[in-house]
Formats: sequence, C-alpha cells, structure tokens
Amino acid sequence: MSMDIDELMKRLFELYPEASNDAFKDPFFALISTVMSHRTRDDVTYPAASKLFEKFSTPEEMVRADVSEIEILIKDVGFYRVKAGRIKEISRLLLEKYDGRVPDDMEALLELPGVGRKTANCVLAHAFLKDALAVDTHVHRISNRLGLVETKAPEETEIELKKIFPQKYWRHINLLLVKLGQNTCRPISPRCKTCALDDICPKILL
DNA sequence: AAAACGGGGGC
DNA sequence: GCCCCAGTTTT
Repeated sequence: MSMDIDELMKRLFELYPEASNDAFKDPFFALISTVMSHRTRDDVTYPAASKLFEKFSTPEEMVRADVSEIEILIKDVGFYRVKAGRIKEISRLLLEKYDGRVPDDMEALLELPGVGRKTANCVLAHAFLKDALAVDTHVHRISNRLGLVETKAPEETEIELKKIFPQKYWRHINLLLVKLGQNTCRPISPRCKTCALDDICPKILL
C-alpha cells in the first residue's frame, strides 16, 4: 500500500500555508542564507541571515564590506569564518561572471564556493520557482520515516522522490518538510502524538 | 569513503 | 557536559 501523495501534500500545505517565504524570492538572499545554513539549525540561521542583509544586501555591498564585519554579523551560525569568506568570494564571482546576478542553472551555481547540490536546488526552487527538489537531512529523514523511500544517500532520495511526487510539487517539498522536521518530526524524539500526519505515517525508522 | 570545519541549543 | 544540527570540501 502506497501513500496518497495528494492527500499528504494537501495536509502539509494546510499546516504551513506560509511555507513560501517571501524573503527567498530574492535570489541573492536565498543563495547566501542557504550557504549559511550548512550544518546549522534553521532557527539560528534565519535571524543571522536577516541581520547580515540589514547591513549588506547586494553583491556590491558584500565585496566592499570587510570580512571581519561579515564574520561578526553571522557569528551565531556554525563555520562562520569559512562562510564569511565564501560569501565574499561568491559575491565577487557573481559580479565578475554574471553582472551581479545569481545564475538560474544548476551547473553555474555548483561552481560557486560552498554551493553543492542541496544549496543549488534550494535556490532554483525557492527563488526561481523551478521544478527542483532539494534534499537535506530533514527531507531525507522524513521521507524514510514515512516509508516513501528506503534510501541511504541524499542524491538517491532526490531521484526516488521525483518518481513518486508529481512535478508540480517538487519545489514545495523542501520547505514544507523542513518545517515539519523542526517542530514535530524531529531527528531525535519526534512528537508523533501531536503530528498531523500521525494517522498516515507508518513510523518507519523511529 | 571518511575526515574536517565550528558555534548554538536541547537534554 | 555531551551530542547533534538546512552540507560541502578536502584528504
């Protein structure tokens, strides 16, 4: 028996109607905040990214800024020194190669420092509204718990999920499952009692 | 394939 | 005080 995907998505959209965050519609914010999010909880990442963009919000302002100033603004996130350097270098490359714009294709994004497949997919899905499916640890874990896939590597999860979900849903999956994963379907001690998906979840991998 | 990068928050 | 977290890069 396979899960009703339309029913699953209907419930997720009802749970998190605000999941299409307006801030991510700025490609530069989507890119930089996602680079900042690596191995860092999203409730720490977002405030730090917002604080950074209050001061510097364009590639021009980032390259002009002192690295130490960027470091101070984002110092709540993990790897903040490495990330501050990447933010400067990404900004420099955007100005040099793309006239200060964020490119909207996977290959170009992957050439930027600190940008891997997950980050590139997030930018394509959230900022450019492309049919990209970004798989992070939340998407990977929850997809397996729901019994949708039985996968080990995130790349494998992306391939399998694309077979299961209609293409129109792909770009929404990441933010919806991240939100579910943050407060309910947590990595450790998930709150199944109060989960809106409790009746359709087989609770695999708990 | 595995280690390294690194500060914050939950327990 | 210990362990894990919106991954990517390097060994």
